[in-house]
Amino acid sequence: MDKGGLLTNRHSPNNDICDTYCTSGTTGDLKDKVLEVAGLSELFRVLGDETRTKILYLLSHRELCVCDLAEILEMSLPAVSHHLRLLKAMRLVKYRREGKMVYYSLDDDHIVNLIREAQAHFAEER
Amino acid sequence: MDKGGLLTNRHSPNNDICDTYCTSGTTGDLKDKVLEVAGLSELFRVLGDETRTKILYLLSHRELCVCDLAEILEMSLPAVSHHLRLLKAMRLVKYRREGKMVYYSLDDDHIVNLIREAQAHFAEER
DNA sequence: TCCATAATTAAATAATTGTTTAATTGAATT
DNA sequence: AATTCAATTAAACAATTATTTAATTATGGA
Repeated sequence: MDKGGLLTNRHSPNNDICDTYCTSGTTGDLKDKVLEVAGLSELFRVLGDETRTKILYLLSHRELCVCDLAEILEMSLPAVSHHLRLLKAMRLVKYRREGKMVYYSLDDDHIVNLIREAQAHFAEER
Repeated sequence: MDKGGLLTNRHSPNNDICDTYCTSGTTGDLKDKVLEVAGLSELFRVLGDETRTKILYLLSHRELCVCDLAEILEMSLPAVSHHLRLLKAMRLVKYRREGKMVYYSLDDDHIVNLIREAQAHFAEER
């Protein structure tokens, strides 16, 4: 029943899912809602890597050079540099050259709010 | 100079990085700071996937069955189910069976705060 | 000018992760 | 009991991403 009618859902992979019971017709407005979070996960993905969250948190305390970060994080210099490059591309950190060394600091201060919010969330759990 | 002394840094891959100039000695306390954000990125990684952020945001409006989500997100049912499983494991969503269908809703309401905070951050940019 | 060091970049490898297809489970309807 | 449909699970595949090693750039000091 209801093939091609108002209640029929259209999926790319399978357009016969949930024909009969689903609350179709009311999902239309939710498709628009989804657009409100489009692009957000790009930001979360940056923080989804432990090393990068650590770097941002460390830089929220003071500016540090690449080798400082490498030492604190116990990682190789190129690995750290790679992450910094990504953070730089996302305008989250800025850098300053002083002699042989390059000092990094936060370019976007309110990224720390996000980290603190997550900490609060984490604290409430269990 | 300073081989093996107080200012010597120790890296797993290379312990001769930045021996001379780096602000060593003051990095010790920062190693402890790093522990404060340990585990946080697990949470961010969940939100680092666009589909999962969308699911959580959708569920913040009302409970939805798997096929609703599949339709709204225009994805296959197993794909959605796979993400829900992860969200379930992280205690971010809960489910309720009603007949053939399984309805999902937020188990952890303040995850939405994190999303809203990110939205605010996003809005301020540029 | 030559050497040493901090940092970046490139290429290759290793590891993780998301999606698809197919098979299975669970519940309701006939 | 058999069939149908929503959902889950498993296995295979595809794609992305992090780390390593090696080479290169840039700056300062001998």
